[in-house]
Amino acid sequence: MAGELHEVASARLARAEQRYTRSRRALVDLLAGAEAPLSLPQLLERGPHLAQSSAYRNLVVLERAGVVHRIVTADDFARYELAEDLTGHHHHLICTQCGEVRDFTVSSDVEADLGRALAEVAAVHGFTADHHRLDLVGRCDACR
Amino acid sequence: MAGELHEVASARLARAEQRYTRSRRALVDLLAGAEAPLSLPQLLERGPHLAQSSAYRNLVVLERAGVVHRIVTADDFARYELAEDLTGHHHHLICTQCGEVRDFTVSSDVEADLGRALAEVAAVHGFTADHHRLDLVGRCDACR
DNA sequence: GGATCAAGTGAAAGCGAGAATCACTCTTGG
DNA sequence: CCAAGAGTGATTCTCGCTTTCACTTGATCC
Repeated sequence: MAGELHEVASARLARAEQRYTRSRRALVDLLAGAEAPLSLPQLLERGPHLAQSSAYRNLVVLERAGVVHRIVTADDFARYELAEDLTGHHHHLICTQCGEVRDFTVSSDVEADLGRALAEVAAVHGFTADHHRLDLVGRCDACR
Repeated sequence: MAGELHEVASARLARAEQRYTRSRRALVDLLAGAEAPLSLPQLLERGPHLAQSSAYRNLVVLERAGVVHRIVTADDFARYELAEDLTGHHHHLICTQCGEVRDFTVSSDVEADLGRALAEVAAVHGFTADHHRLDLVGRCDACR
């Protein structure tokens, strides 16, 4: 499972003519082991050997290769998680107080209805949809 | 209609102990007249008399007063639009190429289903939802 | 193994959207 | 009219993130 993840990551980087180096692998491991999307400071905290500049650079590389997904919140820091096709389709609870992000899913019925509605919207607007983003914004349990 | 908008804006600022000054009114007018959310450079372009620092400051004031809503995209610039209760509930098409943002709505059926599903998710996670955010991310007609 | 050279690394410097400063100007109430 | 406070805007500062550049790593050929 974890091995497979690294194979996929390696293959996608290769496709983008990039190597799957130690520190890129470390980022993937950290994100795979996290229960929620992580900010860069959180990543450095959990991988103290990581250099800030390399981490930022490698997250860009991993994002372009389709391994990592970058989440922009209203918070100061962006959050990073593995690409959705590696973790399954899901959405985010975003706390406006502490900035924390947690995952959630909705039933496949709702998701299917939504997908149909969005496909129609895209068609009407001549928009080529890459993905949709459904976030619930508010206060988390701790910040209530 | 426009007069009513200014009355509401004025009342909300008053509630936050802020005045509805000329430049704040100008921002509201620009946003009300725009067909899509605007970035700060776009605002300054359309209101050349506006000072950058004051515009940023006033957008914060207007946002805190609940008159303006700030949209964070992957783009360099945040986008601003009138608060949803002034314009009606809607969602955004976000172009990853040019950064442009356009509005769209989905049927009230889908919206209702979604609302129910999200309310349940919030309850389960002990999350106090402020609002939800549904964006379609991809390439706009022009950037295809 | 050793030589070569492109790719990756990381400390440090740079960039830029947006926030903070502060002297000045308006508004409001006495 | 005259303080006292709120708002303004040119400028400066902040800080996430990016870029630079000298150095290291690791493929590839001999």
